[in-house]
Amino acid sequence: MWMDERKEKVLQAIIEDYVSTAEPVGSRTLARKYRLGVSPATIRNEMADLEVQGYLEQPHTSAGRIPADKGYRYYVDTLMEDHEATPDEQNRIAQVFDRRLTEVDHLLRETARLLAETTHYSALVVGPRVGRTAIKGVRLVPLEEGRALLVLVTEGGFVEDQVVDMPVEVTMMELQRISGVLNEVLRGRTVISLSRDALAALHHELDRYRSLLSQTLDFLDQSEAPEGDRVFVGGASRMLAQPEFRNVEKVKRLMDLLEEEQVVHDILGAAGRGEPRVAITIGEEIHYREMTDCSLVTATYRVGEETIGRIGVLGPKRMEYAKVVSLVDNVTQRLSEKLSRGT
Amino acid sequence: MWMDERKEKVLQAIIEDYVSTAEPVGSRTLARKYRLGVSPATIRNEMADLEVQGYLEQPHTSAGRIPADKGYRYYVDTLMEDHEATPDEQNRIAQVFDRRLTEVDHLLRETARLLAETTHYSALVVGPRVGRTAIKGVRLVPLEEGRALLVLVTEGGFVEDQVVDMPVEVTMMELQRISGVLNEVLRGRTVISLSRDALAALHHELDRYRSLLSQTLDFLDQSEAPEGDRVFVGGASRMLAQPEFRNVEKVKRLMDLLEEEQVVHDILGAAGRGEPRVAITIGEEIHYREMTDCSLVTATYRVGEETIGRIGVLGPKRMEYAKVVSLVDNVTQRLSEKLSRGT
DNA sequence: TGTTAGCACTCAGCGACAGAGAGTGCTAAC
DNA sequence: GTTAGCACTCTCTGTCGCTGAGTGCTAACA
Repeated sequence: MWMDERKEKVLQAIIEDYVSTAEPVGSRTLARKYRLGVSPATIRNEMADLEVQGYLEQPHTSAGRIPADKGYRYYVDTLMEDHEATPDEQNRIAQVFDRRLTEVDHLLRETARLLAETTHYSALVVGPRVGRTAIKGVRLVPLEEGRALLVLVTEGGFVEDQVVDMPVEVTMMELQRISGVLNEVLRGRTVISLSRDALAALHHELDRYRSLLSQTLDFLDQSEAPEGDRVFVGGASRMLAQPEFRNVEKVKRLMDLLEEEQVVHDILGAAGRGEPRVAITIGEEIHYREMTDCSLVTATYRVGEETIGRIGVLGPKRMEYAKVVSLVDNVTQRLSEKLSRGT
Repeated sequence: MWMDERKEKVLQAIIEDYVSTAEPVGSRTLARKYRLGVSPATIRNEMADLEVQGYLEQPHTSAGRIPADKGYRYYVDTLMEDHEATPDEQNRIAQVFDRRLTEVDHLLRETARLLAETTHYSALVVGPRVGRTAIKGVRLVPLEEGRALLVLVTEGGFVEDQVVDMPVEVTMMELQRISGVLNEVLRGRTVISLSRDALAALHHELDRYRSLLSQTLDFLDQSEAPEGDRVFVGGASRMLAQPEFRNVEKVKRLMDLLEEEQVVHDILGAAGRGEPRVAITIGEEIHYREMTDCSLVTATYRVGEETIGRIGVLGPKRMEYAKVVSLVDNVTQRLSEKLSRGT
């Protein structure tokens, strides 16, 4: 739906004022603080129109207006201006990504912390599916009777591993052979890209070690088990600083949700599917009742060509969208880069 | 300090009532709810005495009494009765520890979650120092030019690893030799138990690979870097359910602290040093101003003989001590057992 | 026809105030 | 040493009225 220029200006002013004050904004304040060039009375008329059209709402008759979901939506889609990360923020980000980290988990935890710190909201990160990252090499390290460590080196030089069982009688030679076969089949590809033929070949070749193979593939795939995805939440307590969560019961319900990995996973997964870069999900668009006062800014990070994980910032609907979008975008780029280039 | 029997009964009743209601308790209520066999007036006299002696305090003149830190201390040291975990709780615990887990981190995260769930308070866990666990075996797995994966199998069959740099020109043979030497020196011992001689021998033998060796020892030791210790917090949001934290700003300050690993580490480290089994730290005894309304029940878990990590439950001072103590004790035993016996 | 000044009206928020209720300490009697 | 009785204290709750910010409507103006 279209909107004439003055209405846009009014809407923009209301949103920006409300974002910074968290108080309903009235026509008089608006006229005083923003140079709209018209009188409060005129603004009142515009506001009444905007309310009828669903862009604004009024907490009660004698209060000012606050933006409705539709208003925020129009703002982020049309009115919001681009925003560059400040040198300070850029430094802070560089600091994290220039460090030498070989554990993906550690990197992601730091990413969550970084996003929370720079945005002052909460940050959510879902770890990558191993099955979606290209594999550089596989090693099978014998540990002790009946167990081995399956070590995976992924694209960026990151290491993932898991203990697997194997028949006790497997010899070193056999282990070498198995690991050779796995290497041959997997090197340079992602598990999900494996053709049926390749898998069949693998099964044929390694039929004797069926249990070991299936554990390996489970580890690589993990697609059936979303709980297998590692979830990192940074700065959950930031929510407590927001005036919309002055109510303890309300904020408790939210924090409880954020402690459930499954939920965080869902939220990030549902938000902004297939969006180009950064996606914004506002209020009721997040399908959790506890989050109707929140918005979510999400993005997808990749390794090479493959989509592998998601990161997001959760804040009040009354969020500094432009700033958050720029930070999320920035961090996503850096993270993808680091995961591709390595260490 | 000693206390006559009736005073003890009064103190006990007040604490137990306050624990369950979070309201100051008056003489009349006390006489009605607990069979103390004396009139409110008598109880009032006892309460006045207890207040003078510092066991109780009065929020304001016309309110009942609440326990002071000293009162809680007397209670947990003298009055508290033992408590057994219920079958339900026992089941819940068994469920976690009977699962097959090969990653220490995963196990500890689950432990934190479990403690939080069963106690309904927040749980803190500090991961073990690798340097304090006995080592069953070491492997060095070549990854790619200049990097190797150092794999450690600890006492209980748990696996820890870290990427280390090495000179590019190291051959497979040499790697085997290094790993052989490491194995010989380390197997069956803890790093901190290594004698100067053993270390010197190691340095002598592996002088050519000095950087690799020092990285290895750093990884094993980590004693300089407490941030290296992994910290897990479970159910931080449980605090929000406590009436003493109805105030958002207050609870925010607490939650902010709990997000800092260093702080959690400090708290657990300071509490109950050298106590036999479960230690209780009350109010001001925790040296953080934000936690003066909290108590902490901590214990140390071990692998074999070695003390290696700590776990604790953080709740309001008004905590169900007996229940928490039994749960912490129970979980500590199970955890130690699992870490010693393995997987 | 769009804009603005003026005005009556609405309603949350705040402070003052009074009454209820829970609890205390003191005194005197048992 | 214990208890009943009583005056007193102080928080909590609800009511009331005022204030101020904000609105919508109307009528005048450009």
